[in-house]
Amino acid sequence: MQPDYTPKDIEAAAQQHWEEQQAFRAREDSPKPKYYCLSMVPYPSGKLHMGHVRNYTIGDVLARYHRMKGYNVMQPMGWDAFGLPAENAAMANNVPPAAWTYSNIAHMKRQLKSLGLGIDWSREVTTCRPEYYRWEQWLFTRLFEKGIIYKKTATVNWDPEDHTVLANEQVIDGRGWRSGALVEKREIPMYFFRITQYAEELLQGLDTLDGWPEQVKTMQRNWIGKSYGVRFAFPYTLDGKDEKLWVYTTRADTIMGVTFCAVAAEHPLATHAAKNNPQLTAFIEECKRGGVAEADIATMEKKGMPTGISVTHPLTGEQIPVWVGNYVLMRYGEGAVMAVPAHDERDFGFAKKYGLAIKPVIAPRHAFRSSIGVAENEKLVSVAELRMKPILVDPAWFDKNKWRDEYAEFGYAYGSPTSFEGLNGLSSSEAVDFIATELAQLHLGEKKVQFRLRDWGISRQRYWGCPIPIVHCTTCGDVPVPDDQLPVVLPENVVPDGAGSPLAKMPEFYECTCPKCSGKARRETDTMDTFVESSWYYARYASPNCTTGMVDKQAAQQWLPVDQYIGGIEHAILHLLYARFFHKLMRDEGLVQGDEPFKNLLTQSMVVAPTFYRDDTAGRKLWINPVEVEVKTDDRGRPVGATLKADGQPVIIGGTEKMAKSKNNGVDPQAIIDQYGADTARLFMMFAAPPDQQLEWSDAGVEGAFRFLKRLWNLAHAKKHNVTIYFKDPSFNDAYLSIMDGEPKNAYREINAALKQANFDIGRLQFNTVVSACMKILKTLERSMLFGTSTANTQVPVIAKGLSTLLRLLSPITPHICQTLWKELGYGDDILSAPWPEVDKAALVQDEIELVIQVNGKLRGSLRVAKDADKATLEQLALAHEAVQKLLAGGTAKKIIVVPGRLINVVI
RNA sequence: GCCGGGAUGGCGGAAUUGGUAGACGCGCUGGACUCAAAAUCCAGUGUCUGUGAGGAUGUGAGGGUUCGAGUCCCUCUCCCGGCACCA
Repeated sequence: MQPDYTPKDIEAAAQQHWEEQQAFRAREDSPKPKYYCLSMVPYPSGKLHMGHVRNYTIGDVLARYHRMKGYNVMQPMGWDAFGLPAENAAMANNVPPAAWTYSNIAHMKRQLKSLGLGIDWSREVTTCRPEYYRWEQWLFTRLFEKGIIYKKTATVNWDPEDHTVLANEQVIDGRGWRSGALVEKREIPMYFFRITQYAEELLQGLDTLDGWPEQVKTMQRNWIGKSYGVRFAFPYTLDGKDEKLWVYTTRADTIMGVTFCAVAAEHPLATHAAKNNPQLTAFIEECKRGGVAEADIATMEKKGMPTGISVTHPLTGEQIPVWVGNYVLMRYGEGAVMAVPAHDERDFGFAKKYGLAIKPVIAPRHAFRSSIGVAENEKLVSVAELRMKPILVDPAWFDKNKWRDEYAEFGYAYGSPTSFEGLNGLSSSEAVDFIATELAQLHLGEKKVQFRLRDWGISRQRYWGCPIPIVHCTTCGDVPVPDDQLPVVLPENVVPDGAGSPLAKMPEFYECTCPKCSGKARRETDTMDTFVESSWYYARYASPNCTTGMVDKQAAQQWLPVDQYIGGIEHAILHLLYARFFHKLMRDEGLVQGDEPFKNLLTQSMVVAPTFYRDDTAGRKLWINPVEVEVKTDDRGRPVGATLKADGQPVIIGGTEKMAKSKNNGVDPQAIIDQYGADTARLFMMFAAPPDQQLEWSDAGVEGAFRFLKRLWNLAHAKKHNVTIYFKDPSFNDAYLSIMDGEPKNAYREINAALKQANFDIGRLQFNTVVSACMKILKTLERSMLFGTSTANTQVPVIAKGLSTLLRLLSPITPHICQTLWKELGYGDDILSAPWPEVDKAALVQDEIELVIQVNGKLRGSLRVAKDADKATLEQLALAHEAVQKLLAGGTAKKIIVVPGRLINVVI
């Protein structure tokens, strides 16, 4: 055995060993229970980044742990290979997206392999390959025929200079990122997935996902946004015709407080009103400027303009003015809203700005006064009292000059017109029922359940994506491409130019004949949203090379659902919702069983690093990579400044931010692997933070991780002979462990206590404290090297057992060094097939325990007592304690609280 | 703006879920080894106060519940993720 830890050699050897053994091949014929461990598919951006290393290490730790726990593990890997960055890289380097993507994949695959991940590479899937996307096209045609996919128009960001549709991230401050032109909204036809048809099921299904973080389920629930409201109409007459302006509200109880309505700029009513109103026309044009991103629309200044049209309040008959509002979106609900400034903060702001009426009609209970006439009596009335007497509400409760959140809360109705007196005194929810009934009688409205979730538009006017398998025929309409003509292959030798869709400029692609009538037809040139590929890849891994269908049904049944899914929290809503949706689509096609694709979900947070910069002469920030900077500290370790290593001159310390090109604070994992080895990189990643917290990069922390592995190696090297003796001498059996005493017994207890904690923590996916437990075990073993000078043998079983425990516990995190030492010390050939270490419960038993003494909850001392001392004894001992006596000063204790095994609190 | 999170020493974080705050690691300080340095090992290290035993104080800010609060409740501040065409 070598005396020094040389990660390069041992990692290469271990990886070769696994490769030769085909150690990570998932077996279809295993009798063991299956465990499908999946990390979110990476986008092949070029180089592995720290986020990948973190994600895949977490996955690998779980995969290896479950393997040792006796599962038949499948951990696959693939590439989410379509997408925008490839087009951008293509334009920048004049290389086709396909070539760029494939070369990135080759490089990243080598990098992943050097991390020592236990991946079954025989299942590799690449989404831009026709063998993969042909099944996506197949499903598309099936869903198109079933009506799950349909066509309608949608609003997109339009760059009028480049004549191209822009992604939201390509719109910067309302301008196109390349052209700098002001972006406009434009309506174009698109294909949509009818995800709203599954809204209820997607919502209900969340309740079955016990293995998902509550926060993710909450986010999805809110995103789906089921609401119970009332859809109703404001009648009006236009050009002699009777019309209705439909709106939807969840607060029908406030209907008496409606003082205006607001419609979207694209609403027919707005269009009509603008005909003879140039000012309004100009305003509507203004509303069409800017992008479609909801975050921008929601944060922009709310503006409006009257249409001059009024509608009739369906209950009171009042005339209600209609405004055009830039914050009302045509794609939501009806494209029109009722406005109740008194009870909606946004409407309140709008009304204040334009001097519109504010009319409170719902008040909290504290605003109601007894009608007996004791005006100054602030006593609150009861609901029963409210119902009995004429309603009196102190008008001072509402201040028309200043919004308070209270105004939007549920309360009790008041101030209704005489014809609706029955409304007064009703609670908000009763009022909703009352009003819904009234509206229904007038045939002007009804209760309605609505979802916030919208149908999923998947058409993209881009080149590097899966072609939509539709042929447009002037006689037959939109015709899906028949199975035997799939896949519609995307040509791979194209370099896009950023202006419009390249496929639409390629007659060789779009010229075709109609599959139905054989007439001349035009192929669809839009491609699919790349979220589509990543919505079903998890199922493809079960049978990655299946040529007869999207999945092999039997393989899918064997491997699905995914037992553990791991990925970034940023995917909490869109990707995870779309994948859940796709699973139900595939289920309804009879391809997969079960209702949900991912049984357990772990959402990992991002990797951040410090930032450093200098201001250049133009006042811009020049970002400097952390590896080029040296931070100076004072003698307490507080940072006092930083200098550039190259010139020794100061640099400015910025904040700690997500590793990103724009801040030049990325640390290349390859450099870390090259310098310290994969095990060190993995160990640091697992130790620095629990998965769901952001992880701060630290060079010093990496060195600490490396130091730990060196210590582990040194210990194993120094104690190899002890392990050899242990295996040779039959007297070191389990009976020996039970008669140990003194320091060896103590050390053995510590090791088992640490193991117990580690097993608990691995179960709750908190790997940083698993590492900390390993560090404690190592420390104990290092200390045990010093046991007794003459009775050296007493340490033998502790060392042998302890090292065995430590290596197995650590092996999912740092597999290479553990495999090497496992074999070198003679525990076995393959640590992968060793069983997971179990706690020796007998070792944990202690005769005496330490209890903490508190006085009034404050720590005042401690006490060593027999482990089974009874409560009365403990109380006596606590009262007799020196510190307690001092504080009692002769008085008596009011109360004594004994928490078994923890503390005694004397209250005085 | 809306939805979901987070905040604990100089730093990353721990506290088995209401019971000894700061485990483990980094950094820093002192010491050992060395001609010297690196590496390694040993000891110390929240803050304030005290020669010391000790005392006081302390988990973003402010209030509350409790014998006892980092943990539960209310109000607020700042930071992060998502917002439907980045993936």
